[in-house]
Amino acid sequence: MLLNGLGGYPSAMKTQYHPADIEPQVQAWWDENGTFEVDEEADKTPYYCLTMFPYPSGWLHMGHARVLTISDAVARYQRMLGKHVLQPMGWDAFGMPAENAAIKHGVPPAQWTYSNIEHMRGQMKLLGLGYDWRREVTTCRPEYYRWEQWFFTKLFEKDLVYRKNSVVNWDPVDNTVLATEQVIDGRGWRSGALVERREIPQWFMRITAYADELLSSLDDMPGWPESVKTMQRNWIGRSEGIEIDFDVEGDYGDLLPEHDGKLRVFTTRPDTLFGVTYMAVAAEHPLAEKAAENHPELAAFLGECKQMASAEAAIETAEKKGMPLGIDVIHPLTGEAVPLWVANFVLMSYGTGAVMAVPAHDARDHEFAKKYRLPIHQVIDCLPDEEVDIQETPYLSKASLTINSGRFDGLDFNAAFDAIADALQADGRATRRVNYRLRDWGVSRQRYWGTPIPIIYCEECGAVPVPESDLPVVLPEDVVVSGTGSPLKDMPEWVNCTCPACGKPAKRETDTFDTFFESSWYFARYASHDCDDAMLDERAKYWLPVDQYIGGIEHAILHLLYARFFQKLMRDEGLTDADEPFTNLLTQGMVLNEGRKMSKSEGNTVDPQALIDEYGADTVRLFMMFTAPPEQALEWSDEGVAGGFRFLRRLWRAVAEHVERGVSSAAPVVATAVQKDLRRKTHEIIAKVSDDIGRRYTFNTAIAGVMELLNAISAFEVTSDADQAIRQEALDAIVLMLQPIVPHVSHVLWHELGHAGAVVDQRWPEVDKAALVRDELQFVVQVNGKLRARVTVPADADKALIESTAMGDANVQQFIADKDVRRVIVVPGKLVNIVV
RNA sequence: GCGAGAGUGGCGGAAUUGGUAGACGCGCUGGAUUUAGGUUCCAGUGGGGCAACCCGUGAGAGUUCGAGUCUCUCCUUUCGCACCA
Repeated sequence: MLLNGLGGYPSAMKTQYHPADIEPQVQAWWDENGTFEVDEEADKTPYYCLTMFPYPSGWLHMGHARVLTISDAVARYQRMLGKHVLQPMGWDAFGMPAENAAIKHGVPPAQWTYSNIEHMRGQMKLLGLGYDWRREVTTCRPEYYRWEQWFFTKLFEKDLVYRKNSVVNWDPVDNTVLATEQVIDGRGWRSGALVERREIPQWFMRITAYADELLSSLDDMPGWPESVKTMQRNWIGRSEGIEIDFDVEGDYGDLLPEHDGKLRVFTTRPDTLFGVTYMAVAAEHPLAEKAAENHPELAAFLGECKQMASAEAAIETAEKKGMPLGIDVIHPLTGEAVPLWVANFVLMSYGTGAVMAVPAHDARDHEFAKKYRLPIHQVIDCLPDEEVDIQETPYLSKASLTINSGRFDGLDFNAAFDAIADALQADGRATRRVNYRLRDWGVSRQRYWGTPIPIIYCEECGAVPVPESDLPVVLPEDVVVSGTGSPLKDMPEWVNCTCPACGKPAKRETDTFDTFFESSWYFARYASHDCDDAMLDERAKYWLPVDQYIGGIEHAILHLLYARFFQKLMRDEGLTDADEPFTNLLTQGMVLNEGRKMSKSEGNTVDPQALIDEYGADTVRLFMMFTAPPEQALEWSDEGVAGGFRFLRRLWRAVAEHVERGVSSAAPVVATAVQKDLRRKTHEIIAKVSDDIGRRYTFNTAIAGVMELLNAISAFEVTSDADQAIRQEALDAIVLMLQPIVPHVSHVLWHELGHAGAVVDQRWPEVDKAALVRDELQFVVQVNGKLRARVTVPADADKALIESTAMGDANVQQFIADKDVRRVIVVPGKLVNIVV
């Protein structure tokens, strides 16, 4: 008789643990039985467990192995709780490495990518990961990207995408646009040529239209780590303030037609308006450029500022610098003239590119004012117990009241904000406004290996979206990539087409999407992976949102924000019901070696494949889950891996020894104290492990608990059938609890322990509360908080008995005999503290 | 600079609600078994002390019967953002 496909294991259990003999057979068994294939079943509770899909770089590295194992353990645990678990896998298959490999090895990006996927899929199977491979999604396949092309045209109709000029890094030798990471010290990574900044038209997604919802939903996402939510909040960067228009003296106002000739600034501190002593604009501001026309020194300074803006690293150390423009503006409430400066710390890209400066109450303005000897006027009072020399230190607190502000004196922050805003608003000089740090998302990439942007340019009709019936716009796969510009531009048969609107000759967009575009909705497509007449279907409503999403912290901002954005876009298109894509988020830590990040460039990588070959997948999985909690960095240790292997071997032997006596199907009945102790331990550990995995996600402590239980089993001597039944229960529990972590060895041991079904289909063990009951309790006895004794009392002892037993202890007596007992504190079930 | 974390044995890490600091594992020491060991088993393993005990969670203060845990000040360190008006 074969044990569920495990041929060769019918009777005598091998006494040695040989993972290489069992792992391929167990994996084959899962495959043959379709163990991890799930369809939508209305009467079951769905649970969607998802790992951030990998880029198919060629080989699985330790970071992959770790995150995949964590997810697999979560999925298998939920399955044992009776959930209907979906765990899919796919490939984030577009991107630059494929183009780089193409240039280097002369192989088309598509071919390189597909063979990498083959290899990595094989490696994942060796790790024993339970995926529904029928749902595999590969983003570089037309069946996938046609739907994001379709979606883009829908967003185009809704004006949620638009085209505008934007700066790129241009390599003048290779005649190509460079990504930020391809610019090294201001030079192209391949040509070494000085990189130029060029403005070209690019496509943008209006993510700012969803800024408020993306921000406010964060308050309703308890399943996300606070740290990630904070990062997203800061990234969105909402600030409330007002825009104020300042009159400009002379005819400079003509340069500012969009604001009726006024200089518009944004401020979050209108309460400090009376403290304005100068104004500042960015180097790119029209007023600065005008002032520089007949002023070579100023023009040179503007040039310097613009250069600084491109060299981002220099910003942090940059000294605050500026020059007066020789222009005055008029304070809207006092009517006084205020000098206008250009300053290198003012950004054209935020607010209006101009600021009002209040040196008394802003650190940056203060530093600048001191340097250029500009006046500093205090308009917010200090609190009574504070003394500040305003000429030396800015006073930043909002806790106090206004002074030196005419009729607005004596108001607190909120009152002053409102009064001044209202006063200006009344005569049309100000508007309340919310500003965001978040910018619209530029999705155009001047690359070949990506999803073609489905737009056709017609001289008559302009940019026209490709009609649904003509989708997908297929990316030609059999191409040679030279590294000098996109090969699509050299393919007239691909570029030339007719305008869908007027039928005249037209040209296709040759830019492709940012690869974040594909990764922003793949989680939904797994549900409707084979749907060929829509982006998503009803099945997406069954599975979404993802119950547990797991991935690297490096995606805390961009990927996770874009995916949230897409979820809302898809919802508003009627494709799904969920407001948010990921209910719970777990961010796993890095894998370190000798305290440094494991990476090819560091030359300190450990190949998971080699470890699987040496120890088996279970040992690799066990080590990664045992050595650190998932959110923390994991320090690699060869000895630690060997230790994991030793534990599995010990477990194997313990089961072999048990089976030799004959498996037991009798109910565990305890008679002696020793029996009671093991049985209690078994159920205490079940309770602990359930909590560790189910609530805390601390697999490391869960495994420690299981090890403790195995230690207890080893110390337990079996001399009767009753003993054997109690040991059977303990071993059964261990094998069940280890199934999510070491599924192969658990599969085999479960059968060896005499059970018919597969362990992967079993229910998580339940705690028998009766087994937890103790007849006696041990109390720690402290005198003045110091440990002096341990005493044992009957479990039903009352407070008086506990106290008297504690006081009666000989060692305790030594410390209290000649002293007054002032107080006795009894913590039920735990300790007694005697205060003398 | 701002924001969020983290500092515990030789090492990775436990201590979940303020209640026995160091679970579990690695390493190390001694012993047993073995022709041999990347084997297995037993005992030990924070520091000091023969011992009773004393000291110990980055530093210093505080709250408390009791602090790794809470509060304040400081130091170190990791990550994110970076002149955001």
